[in-house]
Amino acid sequence: MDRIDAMRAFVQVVQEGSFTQAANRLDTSPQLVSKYVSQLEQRLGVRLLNRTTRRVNLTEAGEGYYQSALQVLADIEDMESQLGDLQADARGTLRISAPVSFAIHHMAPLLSAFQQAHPGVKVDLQLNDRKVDIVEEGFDIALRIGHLRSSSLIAKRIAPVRVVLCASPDYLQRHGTPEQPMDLIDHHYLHYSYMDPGLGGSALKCLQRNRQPLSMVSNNGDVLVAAAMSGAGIALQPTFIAGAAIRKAQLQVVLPDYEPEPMALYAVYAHRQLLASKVRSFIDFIDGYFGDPPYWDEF
Amino acid sequence: MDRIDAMRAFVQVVQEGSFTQAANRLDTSPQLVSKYVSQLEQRLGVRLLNRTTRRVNLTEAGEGYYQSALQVLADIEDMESQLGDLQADARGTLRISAPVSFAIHHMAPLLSAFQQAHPGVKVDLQLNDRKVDIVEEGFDIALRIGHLRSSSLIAKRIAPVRVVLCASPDYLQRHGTPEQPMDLIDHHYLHYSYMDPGLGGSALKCLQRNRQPLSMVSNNGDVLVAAAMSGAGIALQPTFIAGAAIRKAQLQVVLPDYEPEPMALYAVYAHRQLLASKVRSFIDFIDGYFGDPPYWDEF
DNA sequence: CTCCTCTGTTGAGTTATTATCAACATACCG
DNA sequence: CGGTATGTTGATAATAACTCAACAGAGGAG
Repeated sequence: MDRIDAMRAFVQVVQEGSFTQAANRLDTSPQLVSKYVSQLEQRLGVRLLNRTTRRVNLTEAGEGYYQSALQVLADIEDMESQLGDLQADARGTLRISAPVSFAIHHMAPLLSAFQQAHPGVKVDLQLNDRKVDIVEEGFDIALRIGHLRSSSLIAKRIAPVRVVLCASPDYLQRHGTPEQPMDLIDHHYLHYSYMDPGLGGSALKCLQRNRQPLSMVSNNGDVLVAAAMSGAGIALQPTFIAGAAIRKAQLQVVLPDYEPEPMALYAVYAHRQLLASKVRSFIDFIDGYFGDPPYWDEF
Repeated sequence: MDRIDAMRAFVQVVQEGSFTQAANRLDTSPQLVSKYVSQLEQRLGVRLLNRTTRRVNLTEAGEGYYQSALQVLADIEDMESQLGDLQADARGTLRISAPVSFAIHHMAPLLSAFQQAHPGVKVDLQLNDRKVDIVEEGFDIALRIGHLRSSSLIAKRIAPVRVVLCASPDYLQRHGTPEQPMDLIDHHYLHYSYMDPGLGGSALKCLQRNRQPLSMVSNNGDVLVAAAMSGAGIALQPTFIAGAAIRKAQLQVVLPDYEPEPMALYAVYAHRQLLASKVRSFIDFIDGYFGDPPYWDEF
């Protein structure tokens, strides 16, 4: 017996003044209503209703219980409908973690459009290049770049992330344009701290054996791309950072034939079922938003 | 699944931060707690908890639900403990219906003693010689005199009610003391309106064939007994009214060998099970209170 | 890094509970 | 004084509950 249903049955009987009518209202049988009330009384150890075959009267205990039960049922109703609304309308705050550079370049228009489509959702965007613990830190979604290792989390592939070697035209003019991976060994390498060491490609291997003492390290791709644009060396960076400069010929792709396997941008979230609709909406929204290939790859 | 138990399980998990500990607290198995929460989520259509094997975190929906659920559970707790107290301490208002004359003569000390024993119980004593509808009019107990016809009500026999013919000594001196029932025909009969016509006894039969035009009728026994004491005639009245006067020799029993079958005083109430303890207490209290034979019969 | 333990979850099988049907008892109504 | 409507009660079939065992992940220790 569900005690809430039993309470509801009792309240309905009081309001209708009859077991049978209460049963009709609740779409069940009078027998059930009778049993529900009986069991409720049994459980509480008090008689709630004095029943004649013709009329139903509240006992003193029943009177008190009725008042409280009304309140409790209304509270439960509120509670559940609140959740329902939250579910239906996509409301609440959506906490997103995203890679710093990617977010800076490409999240603003997306978020703006998303919020226009779902005015009830507030977005809390945290920029972070380390791997956040999505449940521990209370994120609904984390955007991540890389090859995802399996885990209990769900990862939805949002867009490919091409990584290219690039340098400014004047740098290449001064130091020569590499024709073979081996040629990179003597170049200035602008090194990204978090670069996945497992990332394949013979070009990268050569870069890692780089002999130049003047190479630069940063944990921020924008800095490295900016450095490359001002002729500091060759950077291995995703196209979502370097793409614009390449299109404007401020940077030039080096060794395009040796481009590493593309990685991808993933939206990572905790569960596949019973997803809050704010999360579901965002996933649906970002999926395909950047195009395929993404607009930043058009150069 | 009982939704209240499910809510309790969920709340406990939130408070303990662990399914296993919550299960211990609730004296059940972790599997059950897990299922309860799952089914709650299923039912609500929202994920309430993000669970790692090591830690449990509330979702936004879960946060809201937790707050509301706490409130609801507290309300239910209150509600039930209120009933429990009512049950344990015998509190509330006890509505009693009683026969007018009986109550006037014998209820005052009883009620006073009862209230001393159960200070939480207020008594609402309604005097009424008609047969009240106990459930319709909201009485907890009705005291009634007579032979009870069967019904859905419970009737507990409290005391025998002897009915005697009596008259004042001076009346008998003036009109003669009847020796046989037939002698009553020519006497002044003080007639009680509600006297059960089915009441046996040859004496009564003779009274009903009474030929005296001066006989008197009332629906109140006290009036009739008072009339008899002042020599107005012979009254057929219960000993709980006439007993005191008989003991003081202000009245004299007539035809004691033809006394009708004794009736009884019954306490009538609606149910045998799940009786409010104020009712139970009163029944226990009044049972045997008047003695056997009752004190008013000692003359 | 690897093993080990702890935790939450899942699936199968047994046990209890539930819902439904029919029958019954009782109060009101003409 | 039947007839109808109402609440209740038992018996049976269906359903859900609970328990046991096994599994999968996540931390922590060595």
